[in-house]
Amino acid sequence: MLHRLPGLGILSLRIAFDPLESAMGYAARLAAFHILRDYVFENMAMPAGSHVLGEDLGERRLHTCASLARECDVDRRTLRSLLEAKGLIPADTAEEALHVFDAHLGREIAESMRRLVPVNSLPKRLRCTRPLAEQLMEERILSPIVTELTWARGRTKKSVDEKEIKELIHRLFVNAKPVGSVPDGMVDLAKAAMKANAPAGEIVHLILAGYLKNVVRMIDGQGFDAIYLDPAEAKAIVSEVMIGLSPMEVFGRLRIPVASGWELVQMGILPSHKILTNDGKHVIHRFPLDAAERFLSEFTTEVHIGAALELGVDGLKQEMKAAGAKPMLLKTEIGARIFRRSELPERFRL
DNA sequence: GCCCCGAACCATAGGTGTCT
DNA sequence: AGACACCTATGGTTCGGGGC
Repeated sequence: MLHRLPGLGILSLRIAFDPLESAMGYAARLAAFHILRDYVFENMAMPAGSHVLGEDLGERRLHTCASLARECDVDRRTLRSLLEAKGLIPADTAEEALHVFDAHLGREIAESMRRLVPVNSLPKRLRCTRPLAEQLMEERILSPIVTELTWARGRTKKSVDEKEIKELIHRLFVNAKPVGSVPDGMVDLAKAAMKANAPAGEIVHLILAGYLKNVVRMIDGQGFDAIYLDPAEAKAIVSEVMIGLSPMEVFGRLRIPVASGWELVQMGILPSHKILTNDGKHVIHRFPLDAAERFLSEFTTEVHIGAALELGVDGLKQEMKAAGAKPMLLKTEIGARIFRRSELPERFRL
């Protein structure tokens, strides 16, 4: 259990092994050193260039939370909650120094932490309205670096990597013709959304997917502010392409969190109709009008049962536990407890 | 004139920045 | 590493513009 003793220095290793060393033959000693050295390099967070038992460690292989925070100059508490969320260190451990993890993986996370844009500064960064920024997140056109499913502390989990934002603006601009002045009849995103009677996020989906041809961007404009489009075309294409329900509408009817909804979609339990672009780079998820009803005929959630029985979450949990009702999917897995109706006692099939 | 949705505003809990 | 102040995320509410 050497790795559980972070204070154990090379000196104490010498004291421990010198008597052993002199009692062994040369070959045996060499073999023992190799084993021990490998063990140290593999299990202890030694900095690059560490000299252990006659050999230098080239690049650092392992980090602890504290050493990584120091190396990358990021806040150790925030880094720790991110590492927990990403599963590199166990959550809720008092002794973080005892846990080591792959230095390369850790560094990637710490570097992304330096690029984070919190969601409430998204509107400014993207030059768009707050509702649109929210929709971009909900529709997963932009994604939080860690979803709420991991129950990580902190709000960094909801932040977006600057890399993704740059990519989004790039993809947006690729689909818009650069102009010096707004052509007659073209309007900004909010206006177009209003006229099309659709959320602005859906219009953005259509632009990114290349369905809208009459889209321009002001050459001196930035972000979504620069985008103008033909509202008539937008309205026509919305009603043609955006058939069925949006992810948000379905998740809302199922009364589950957004992240849980996407998890169900990815697992194929909540089937979506995928609208793919020619290059396959952009995907729009839509759902049949009866998607929620169909799902609820086979499955149900705690919220639905609780509401029908007029029980609070705590009370319901106790009753269900007593009745031996087991969820098919756990809260820790997808962020909501999902039950299969057929596996529930009759009185809970609500 | 009514209704809907986008946008702005506000309050608050708790995570994060920063200092020592 | 601990403490304090600040700032962010979030949900609710209200207001205004446009479509039906």
